[in-house]
Amino acid sequence: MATEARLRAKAECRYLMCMKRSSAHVPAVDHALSARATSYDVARLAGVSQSTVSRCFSPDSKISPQTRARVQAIAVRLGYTPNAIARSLILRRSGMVGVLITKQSIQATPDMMTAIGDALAAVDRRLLLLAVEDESAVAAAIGGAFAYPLDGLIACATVGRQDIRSFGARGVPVVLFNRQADSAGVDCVCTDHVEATSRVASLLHEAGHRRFACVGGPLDAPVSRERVHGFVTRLDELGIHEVPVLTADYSYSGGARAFRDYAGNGGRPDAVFCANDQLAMGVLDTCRFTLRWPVPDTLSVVGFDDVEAAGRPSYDLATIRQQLPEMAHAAVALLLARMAARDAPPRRVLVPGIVVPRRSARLGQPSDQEQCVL
Amino acid sequence: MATEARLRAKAECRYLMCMKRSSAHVPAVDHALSARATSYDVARLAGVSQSTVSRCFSPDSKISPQTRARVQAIAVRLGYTPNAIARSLILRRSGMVGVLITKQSIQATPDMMTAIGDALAAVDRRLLLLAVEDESAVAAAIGGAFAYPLDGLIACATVGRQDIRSFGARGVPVVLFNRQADSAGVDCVCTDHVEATSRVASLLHEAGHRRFACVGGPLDAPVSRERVHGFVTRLDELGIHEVPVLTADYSYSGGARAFRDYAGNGGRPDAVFCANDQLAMGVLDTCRFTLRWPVPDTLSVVGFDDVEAAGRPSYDLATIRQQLPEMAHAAVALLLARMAARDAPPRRVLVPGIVVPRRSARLGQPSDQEQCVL
DNA sequence: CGGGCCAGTGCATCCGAATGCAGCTTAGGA
DNA sequence: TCCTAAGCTGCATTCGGATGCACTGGCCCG
Repeated sequence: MATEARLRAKAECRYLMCMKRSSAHVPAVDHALSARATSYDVARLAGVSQSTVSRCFSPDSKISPQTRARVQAIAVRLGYTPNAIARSLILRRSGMVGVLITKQSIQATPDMMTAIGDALAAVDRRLLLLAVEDESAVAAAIGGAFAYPLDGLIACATVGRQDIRSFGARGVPVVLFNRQADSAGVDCVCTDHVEATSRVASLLHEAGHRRFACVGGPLDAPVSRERVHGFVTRLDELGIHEVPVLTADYSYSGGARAFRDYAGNGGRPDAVFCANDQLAMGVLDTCRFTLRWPVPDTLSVVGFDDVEAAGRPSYDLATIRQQLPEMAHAAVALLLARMAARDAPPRRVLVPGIVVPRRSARLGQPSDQEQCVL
Repeated sequence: MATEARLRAKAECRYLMCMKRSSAHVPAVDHALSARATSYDVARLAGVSQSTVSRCFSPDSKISPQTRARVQAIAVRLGYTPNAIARSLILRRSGMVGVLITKQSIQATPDMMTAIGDALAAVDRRLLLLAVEDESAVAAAIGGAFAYPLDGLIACATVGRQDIRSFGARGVPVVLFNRQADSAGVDCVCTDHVEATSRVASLLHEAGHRRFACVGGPLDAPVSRERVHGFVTRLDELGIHEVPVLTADYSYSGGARAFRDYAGNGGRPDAVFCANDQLAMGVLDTCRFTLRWPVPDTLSVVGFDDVEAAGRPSYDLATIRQQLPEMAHAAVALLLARMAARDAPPRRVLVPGIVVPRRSARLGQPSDQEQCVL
């Protein structure tokens, strides 16, 4: 306690010191104006018109090289940057793309966001984050986004057809990311979940597993449904019917709880496929720490996503990797294509998932996993 | 192989089906115009002036309730939403706040981004993501952001003083998130890393540990430096000098490798503090799987951040939690405050970290951890 | 009954950059 | 020397909404 109090006092002291230290005023930079410089400011100093300044900043304008050099020098001196807001008003393009995504997706696969951000940066677009608590908040988030004339929307969450249309009506191209278009006439790019999980089903079957179980995310999560569907359907084709499908909330603890309950009720699978890695790690840990079922000796566990933790020795989780950078680039390409040709028929890009065999599962023939990227 | 090929064929088939299905054209929504409706469109239909329409959408304008209701009804019918771009041109506020962050931070602590996003949404601001590969790309990202007259910038990465000033010169308030202001006269909100880690040092010492080691992130990572500094300094006060500090790249594998090497060179600590949870989990797994050193019997491991995985039974990692939602709200509050009072002295908000004791470490007295939130 | 007050509305202007068109400059050829 | 063409540059307008100011009409009070 005494220690605690002393440390707190020290922290307080440091706090005050910093306050004092940092309140010293900073001298303004040479070129700093109190307000942002405009093209008129540059024009005045350069002795040209505002139009000329404007033309100096668009690559293919007719401007003499001398003028351009002179104007740009002055622009640099004033710290002038064309105001993207003003520009987008007249150009009717904001340079911003909305990314609609649930917090749970950000948590589970942060790579998705960074991949999309990279793909957008590559075509000089900014990412406006529309993060929603869950799918029920989508409509509200979309309402807020309408105000900005987005260049496009990449939806990594389920969006109602009505909402998609309202974007379409406003001329904002929409690309669904890992969501079905369900006949709404929208471009989309998806991992081919069905194909990937049915491939895993085959591999598990080949390795001799016969008592299967599935752990899916929430029932209304389309991605989970597809993944489970591909798995179950393939097993059905292989003569294994009525595979039990547990549902959980897409989290580690959800997976753990669901599987514990299932085992408690007599479930004794020898292969479990989970709709994402969080669920799979929950199942894996339940096997190891609660049920004491050796993995993969008594049962195999397979996840989906190949999150960073899946590769660690503590999990060594067999899983399926989505090719997120490729998907993100495809999504951005679809947006750009639709901006160019608004009435083109909707396209659907399916990107194969990559099976990542690891020690948590016995799989059949380690076939050539490195498939050709779409 | 045959199976593989067949599945591929099926996927292709599904692809074509979807193409066909989704190319059916969608009937336009009732109110859909080919272009976005403007306030003039609404004005014309309502038989009022554009000014009146505008006033209907600002809460405290003098407008008769009848007019407002009538205009808003027409606005809904036309699907009109005030254009935020046009509005921000005249208001000189864009409603967007830039968040500068490294991809590694997004990966390591996705909660940070969602917390900031929430805090911004709470004050009706949008989050413009400025994700950078690493700190060397900061300058470029900032250059791109200048174009947008951001309402503010929250920097979760190290920004040069020059860059901070150039924002200041343009009237864009900057708040540093978990970065030192190093006398640049900027607002910032930080976890009190030094206090938190020195508290952990005390707790480990009280529990009887005497052979300490530290695993830090990259040498140029200020956050890591502070965390390590607090830990080492406190130990020094307790009479334990020259604590070895390993450096790694802030990742699981980096931590694992660094610790493996250290142990290989004869390092035999009984307590290891790591600058983040990824490093700590790497160390932990190295102990368990490579070195076969029981944790916490032969040594204690403590991390920082309390990421989701830390709480799982497979790690059960003692760590320090940052109060991210509180920090994010503080950061936004600082931005708003500075927008209101541009010349106020810079403020510095220190938020205590919360020690989360878990089974990976033997800690002294489990004192009242639930500290008062700032 | 008239003056004053105020709520509600419209007019005109502004924000900052892009661009069609017109006008100017310059060079080159007849 | 004059004319033409081409290459630059400037003028004026545009994007969509906010707001100061002027104006109107109704109401209240003297």
